[in-house]
Amino acid sequence: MGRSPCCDKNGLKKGPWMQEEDHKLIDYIKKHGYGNWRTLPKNAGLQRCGKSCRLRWTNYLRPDIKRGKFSFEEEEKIIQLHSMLGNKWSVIAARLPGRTDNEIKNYWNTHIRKRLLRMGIDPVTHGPRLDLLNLSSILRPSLYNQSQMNISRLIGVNSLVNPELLKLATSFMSSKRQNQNQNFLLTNVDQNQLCSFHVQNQYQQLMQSSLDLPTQAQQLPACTSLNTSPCSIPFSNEAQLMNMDQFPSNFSDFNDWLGNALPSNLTEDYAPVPPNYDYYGSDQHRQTVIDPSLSDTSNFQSNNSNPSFGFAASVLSSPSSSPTPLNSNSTHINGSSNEDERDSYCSNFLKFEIPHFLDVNDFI
DNA sequence: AATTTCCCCAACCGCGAAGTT
DNA sequence: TAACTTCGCGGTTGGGGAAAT
Repeated sequence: MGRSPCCDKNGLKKGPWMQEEDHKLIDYIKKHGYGNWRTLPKNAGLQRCGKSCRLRWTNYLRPDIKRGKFSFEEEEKIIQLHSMLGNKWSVIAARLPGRTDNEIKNYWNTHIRKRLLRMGIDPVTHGPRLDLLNLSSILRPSLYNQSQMNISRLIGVNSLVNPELLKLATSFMSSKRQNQNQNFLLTNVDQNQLCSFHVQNQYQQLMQSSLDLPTQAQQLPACTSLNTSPCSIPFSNEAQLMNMDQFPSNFSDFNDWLGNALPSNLTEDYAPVPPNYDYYGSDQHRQTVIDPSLSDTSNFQSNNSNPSFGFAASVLSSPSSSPTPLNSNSTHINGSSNEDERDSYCSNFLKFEIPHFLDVNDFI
């Protein structure tokens, strides 16, 4: 039953692909398709293992790959999907035509994840960062607002729970309820079951945190591995995501949508703060960072409609072993300055406090 | 100009799932 | 049904270019 090596490693080349190898692989697949990856390299005259060939094809040579920078729309979609699916990169990629799971994964790890951390958002849970909040609770144990009262009334632990944890719970409730709502739309599961499941889950986490404050931050990875994070909300079927288009793509409309999608009692009791899931702010802001000079769509547009492998010129014109994204379409995420701007968009997103004397970057 | 540090991303690795014999 | 093969996924690495010193 054990896994056998994908190929005999002896004598097989590793590392970056040469242009000649790319040509061989493309020529072979053009003629024969890509049925058996194990035998393909031998038949194509390549000194590579099948796995390497498959990766090279799916991540770089495939004709329908869209290269270039991610648009705002794409990034927004990635964040939405990641909040529901977690690191299911292949599923996320399936929702982003022309993007590979590897590309999305890299982009998440190098851009989005860092940005969320800077914003004080946990990129795993899409809620506030527990490490920062835990520090906040230690340093400033005094706040007690209406939101906290709602939560404490619901769980009946007014005097036992650290107020900051209640505040944290409020933030999580907003964030997680968002996910519930998405699932509510995405699935046909009975909404009451869905909500009760998550509410119960959240209360368990809250109570656990309340009773074990010093280790709260340390518990986060454990929670993740135990599939209790919102990223791990179980989908009975990935096809359920196909309905996601019904979900408001622009979260500025979220409040209206929420009112329709959520039972009124939940809206009142569980949602003292309307969720704001717009990581970037308004479209008005968004337009300010569009770089029209990068809107060239000449070479790397998807060739889905072109069955004649029109990729050869565009792909092979770039250095094969170190591909450089040449361009892209749509609105672009362009460089670090825009990332800074994006940070500023999110000033209203955070529904929790990080003491201003704490340098967030110290925790990244 | 030289060196070091940082960052990005293509490619690799190991594992589990699915398929086949 | 066990043994084996193949595929695809997610995590990680390391080479190379850019930025900083």
